[in-house]
Amino acid sequence: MPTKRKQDAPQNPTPARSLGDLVGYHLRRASVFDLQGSTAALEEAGLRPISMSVLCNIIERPGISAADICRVLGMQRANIVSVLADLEEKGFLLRDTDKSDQRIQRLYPTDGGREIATKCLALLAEHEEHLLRRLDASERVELLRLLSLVWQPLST
Amino acid sequence: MPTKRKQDAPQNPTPARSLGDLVGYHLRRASVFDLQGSTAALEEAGLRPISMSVLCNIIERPGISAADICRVLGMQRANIVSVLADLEEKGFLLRDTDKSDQRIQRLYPTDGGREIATKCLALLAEHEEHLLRRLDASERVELLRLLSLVWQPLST
DNA sequence: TATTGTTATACTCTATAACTATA
DNA sequence: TATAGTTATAGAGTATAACAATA
Repeated sequence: MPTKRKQDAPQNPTPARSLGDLVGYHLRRASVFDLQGSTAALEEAGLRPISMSVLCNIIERPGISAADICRVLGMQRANIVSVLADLEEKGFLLRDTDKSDQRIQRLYPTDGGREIATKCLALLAEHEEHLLRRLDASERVELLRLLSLVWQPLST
Repeated sequence: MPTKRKQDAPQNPTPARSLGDLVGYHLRRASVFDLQGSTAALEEAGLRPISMSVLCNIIERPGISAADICRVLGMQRANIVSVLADLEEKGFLLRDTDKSDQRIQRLYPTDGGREIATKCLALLAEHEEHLLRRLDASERVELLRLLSLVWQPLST
């Protein structure tokens, strides 16, 4: 017995007739638009979007390892090194080698790190207000829900 | 009299409490997920997502110039050169210098170009079926609508 | 003076391979 | 052997500046 989809999504997907019919096209355009605005918004705080994401992870889960952040954010271990070095140099995080497994550096936010993160979230909220300017409150919630359904590997 | 939004979007945007509250975060994750799948899907046809987008523009508006494609897709004129060279080398497009303005090369699809584009749209439809596997038909339509509202500069 | 197509160049983001130290 | 952090490096994608030809 074949698994049933939520509603009958076409078994044989209907080929799009043009670029604009593809969700992926609009996804990319919207994401680029967002990234430009996010980058500009965070410039005032001296952070890049990726640094901000990494810092948020450290604040939300103090003691998290670099490898775990990479798994959460879907990035390569090699590419987080310079991000962490930058955040450390700016005094936004501390490293503490795990006592029982010396391969692992546990990462903790400093007070300054928490402050800058709060400021960045406010800057990003301002940017998102612009990003979502044509969507009402319920549409914003719905967009977030649909997007998370697209990429999140949760629930099977 | 201040312009009114669709519904009262907060005048003072509420800062998100974490990364996951930001639409931009989910936008980026979903877009990366899509791009990986699109790239893999098009690999079979020997095209990259950007080449496919450019070719679609030529098919949808035969005679379009490179500069116009760049304006439509939001890319730099410098960066379309190698894409067009590749498409031309593969026999998917023809260039014809405009008679009344010799700066402009009008671009036309070949039959082979139209064939490969049709094949690519089918491959992408298959990929999108996976991308949107957790969304029903009406949710897919709604996602596309909301995304286009985010990035499209249309209608003021 | 402005635009088209083009070259050269640099910078960011991402991906892979290999190393070391630990386990 | 497997994992964590790291280095080096290569590949995309994207950005700017400058040029010749044309308008």
